[in-house]
Amino acid sequence: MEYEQLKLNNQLCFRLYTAARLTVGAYHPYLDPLGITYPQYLVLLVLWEQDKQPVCDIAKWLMLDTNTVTPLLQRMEKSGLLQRTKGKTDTRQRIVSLTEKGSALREQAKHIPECLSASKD
Amino acid sequence: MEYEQLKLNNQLCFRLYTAARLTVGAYHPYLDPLGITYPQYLVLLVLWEQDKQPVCDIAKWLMLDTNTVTPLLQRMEKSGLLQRTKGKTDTRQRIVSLTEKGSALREQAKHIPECLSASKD
DNA sequence: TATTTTTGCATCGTGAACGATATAAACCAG
DNA sequence: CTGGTTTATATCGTTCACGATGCAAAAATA
Repeated sequence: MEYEQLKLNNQLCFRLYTAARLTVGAYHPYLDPLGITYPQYLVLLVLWEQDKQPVCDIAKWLMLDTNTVTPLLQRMEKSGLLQRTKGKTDTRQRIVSLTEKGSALREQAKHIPECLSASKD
Repeated sequence: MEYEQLKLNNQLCFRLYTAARLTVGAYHPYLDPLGITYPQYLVLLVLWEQDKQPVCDIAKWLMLDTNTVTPLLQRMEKSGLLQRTKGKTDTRQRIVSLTEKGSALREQAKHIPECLSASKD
């Protein structure tokens, strides 16, 4: 009884942590064919809504730090989804813009949300 | 309107993913002094409830696979929190048991849940 | 203008997650 | 008992998440 609050399933955080992992996992069947990971999908969501943003803005949307986002963008650049160009007004910034390939994925991704909300079990 | 469902904040999964990250992050001030990470804390929760379990049982509790749990346990063994001994009835199994150090942490961790539920902002 | 501070991005190291694969022990069907 | 299958664990490679640190450009302040 003294340690009741230390039981695993009494912990909201564990449930949250597990739910998030499993939910992200549920995207796999839809993201694998597109050749992207879930965090990469999130970056695309941001850029599809508004293209040509500096790294810090993308990080703000995703609530991540640049030390997570920078390597993520580098991998996406390597796989041809986006480009990172030096900012003109502020040369410290790197402006991230979608390539043709990155833009085109939007059409294929369009139905993913409803697929997931429809998936039972 | 056509792509409304692709907006970041319309996506439950993103909110879940972010909430989980931030919530895990909220444990840092309490786990850092104990020298453990959040997943390691989860392993301890399991072992504090029931000591001496095979790897697969711990994995089941945490809803993780052994390829995640094994390295986690190896790191915890290296830092002296637990031991992994060969199973006697089934020699494939590795029975995980707490060390003195691992058991002792329970007392220090006892107040973490209420600390977190009390933390504002 | 010169100096300090802040900001934007990058790099490094560590610890997770997880798919794929490997290996040995246990189990099971013939 | 034998051969095929399942089970328990481990290893490897890749991608994240994130603390710490570095650096150069911009902004603020003296």
